[in-house]
Amino acid sequence: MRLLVDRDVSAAAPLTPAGERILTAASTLFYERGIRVVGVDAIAAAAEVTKKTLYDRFGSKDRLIAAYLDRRNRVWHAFLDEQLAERQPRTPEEVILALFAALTDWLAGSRNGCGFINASVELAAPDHPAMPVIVGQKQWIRSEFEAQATLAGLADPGELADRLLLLHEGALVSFRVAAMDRAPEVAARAAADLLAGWPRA
Amino acid sequence: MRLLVDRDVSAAAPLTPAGERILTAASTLFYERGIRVVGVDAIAAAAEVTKKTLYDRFGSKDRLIAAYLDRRNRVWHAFLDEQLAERQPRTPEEVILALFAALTDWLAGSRNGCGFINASVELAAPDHPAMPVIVGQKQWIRSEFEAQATLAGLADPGELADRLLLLHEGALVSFRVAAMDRAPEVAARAAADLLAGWPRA
DNA sequence: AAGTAACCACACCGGTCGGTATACTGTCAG
DNA sequence: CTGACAGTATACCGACCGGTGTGGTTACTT
Repeated sequence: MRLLVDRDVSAAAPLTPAGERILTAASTLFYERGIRVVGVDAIAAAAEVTKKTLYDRFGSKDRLIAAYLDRRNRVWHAFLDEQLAERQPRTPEEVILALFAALTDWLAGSRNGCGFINASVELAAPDHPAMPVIVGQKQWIRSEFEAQATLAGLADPGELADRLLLLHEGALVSFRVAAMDRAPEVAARAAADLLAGWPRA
Repeated sequence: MRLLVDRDVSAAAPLTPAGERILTAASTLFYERGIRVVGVDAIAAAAEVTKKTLYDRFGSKDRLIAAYLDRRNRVWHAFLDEQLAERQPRTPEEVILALFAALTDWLAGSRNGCGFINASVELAAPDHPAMPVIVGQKQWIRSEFEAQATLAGLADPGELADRLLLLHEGALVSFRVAAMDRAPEVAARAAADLLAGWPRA
């Protein structure tokens, strides 16, 4: 069993060595400390690069933010592929549960929750160039839930996908905001019970 | 039936007229546009007040932020009291469902989701003076869920409260980040099914 | 009458923000 | 040989940030 919904497979634009260092430094700083509090000077310094180079490569801070989220999205998808390969789910239901199980590992070692949710709050403006990446990430996992539910022959896959999304996002945000360390595990148990009790079409 | 868990009943410090205007303006601006993007000058201007007066009343922007969240918490509690009085729940289960029903009305007309979650992301620093208010708000509703579940004689009230919290927070964040307009209604349905299927102690 | 709290107007502070300009160096392909 | 490109270093820009200081005006209290 594998994931069903295509994600954007357009290859990430290749980066120059300095560009790579900038994006790596920006990714760490943005996620660890927040997008608005981290200035471009701090990023350039961390990447051992001139501000000029940063602007030559990325054009603006906003576009660097978009690149950060795009990369984070790719890394997350690669992480999911890896997790799926390890857990070898044999039914669509098991795929869904594997996605929840992956949450625990994904959040392990970080206290800052979901970089996309955080970015959505920090950027706020709906027309920000990074916003499509954020909404796209959330809608991808929802539609993956829905596709797996459909394949499994479960009733009302849309409603089920909505509820699974609530558990998924609730775990991410409770982990961070409510200091609920076990949120991913709770979500996994809740998802398992939800699937077990859900009617077939 | 009524709420069980005491919230902080210490009366809000009375404000001078100018202080009142400042806090009102700050509340709107902070929630609508974000905490970090709104400067003290903008708040003073909106309240038709001198920056000097703002600092005489609140001391610093951080303490004004804390006052904003404290007030928002009180307003939310008053809103819940109102909703409970209207819906007249007759069992602990109905109280829980009324809290979810209240979510829909609470979010109606705003696109920015939960002010506490947003603040937690924007402030980030765990030692910020406003952080206790944020975490307190989340833990209050969790313990209210748990208390009602206990009163209802349901098994493992802690686990149930955790799962209800995930749905609650998931609705708040999906409403905002994933542009899921119906998130509160979905959460209410999911909570109803969860309670209906939960074993008794 | 004196004091005090609550305001106003306004000017000012050092620091940081995102972003630009100028000028120079190394490397590599046509 | 000669561009073009990737990079360095440094200086600069206006705008805005949170926060302070000075001085003066009401209005209510003691």
